[in-house]
Amino acid sequence: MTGRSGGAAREAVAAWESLFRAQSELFRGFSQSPVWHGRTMREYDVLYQLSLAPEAGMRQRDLTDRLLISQPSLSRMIDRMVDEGLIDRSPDPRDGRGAMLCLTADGRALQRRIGAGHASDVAKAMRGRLSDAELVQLRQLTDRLTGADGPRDTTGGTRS
Amino acid sequence: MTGRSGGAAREAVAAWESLFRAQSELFRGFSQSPVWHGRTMREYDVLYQLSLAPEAGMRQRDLTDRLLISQPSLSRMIDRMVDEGLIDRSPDPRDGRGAMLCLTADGRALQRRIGAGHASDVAKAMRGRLSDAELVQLRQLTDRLTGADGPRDTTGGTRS
DNA sequence: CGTAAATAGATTCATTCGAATATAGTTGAG
DNA sequence: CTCAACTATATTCGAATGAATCTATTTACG
Repeated sequence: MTGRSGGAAREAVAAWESLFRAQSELFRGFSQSPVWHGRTMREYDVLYQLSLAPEAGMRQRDLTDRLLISQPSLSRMIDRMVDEGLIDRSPDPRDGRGAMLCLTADGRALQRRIGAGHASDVAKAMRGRLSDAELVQLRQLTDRLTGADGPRDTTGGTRS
Repeated sequence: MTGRSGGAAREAVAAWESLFRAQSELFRGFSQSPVWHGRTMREYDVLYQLSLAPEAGMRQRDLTDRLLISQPSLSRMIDRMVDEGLIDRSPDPRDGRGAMLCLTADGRALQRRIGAGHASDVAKAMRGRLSDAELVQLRQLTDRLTGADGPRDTTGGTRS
């Protein structure tokens, strides 16, 4: 039934399925790499996003928006990472409900170490299968799928 | 040696991040559609793969290979779907350990209904952002990333 | 035949997840 | 100032997850 309405719609579904599969399989491969030092990719995402935050840190709410995981899930994940000494959580002086998060020295070091290893894995996997020109092409296409290339907001200030 | 050394490696990482984000955001959007009738996308994947199986059905082992979820997880998911009357599980006459799976009439009807709605969502999202030619281009690129067109494995860490 | 290795699937277990809800702090109307 | 609506985070709770293991069966080989 997926293709009944027209060839063009079928091509759209085929593209989605291929994209889905590619992401899933690469993700699985990367996850099995030894670079993670016992952390999950989701935890690394937290470290990575915090590494991009300004000096003062980032509010948990903003982090949730960037992260694709649920708010309760992030809350508990932060708990664990604070216990492990990777993240520093302090009350937001401007809003008594809020929490400001920033990386500890350990957290920052871990992010850098994982980031370097992961980047190496990614480069090996992607460049083994696509040329540099094709990588650019791919990025342009997938950027358009998320509106990441829209007229505004190309600088990485992804508010989403 | 990673991340900073060359622009080409950075482009590979940028492409991966863009791909990751595109898949995640589209996935989240599709998940919130009303088309799922209370089922998860993972369950739909099971229905979909079984809809492609030959008349006699499919072995659970083969399904696991196609599905990107763990074997125990699939085993339990099948349990639930058998209880719900969507899947028929019978012993494999050729292998006493094995189970043959096939859709019930209800399961097949559900797959068709969900598939049609989902395809419509996918087509709307994808075709709203990329032209038909670009969709073909995207599919070709992502197919290559999974080796869907030719085996190649330079990563050393990824089996299968 | 008979036993060891391999394989398909089920089960155990600790962990994590998201939805719903609770708690605490803020904001705005009067 | 007070109350109601709103917001940021935490907690509760039931369900689903993967790694490791177990059971049953098949296969390989003497």
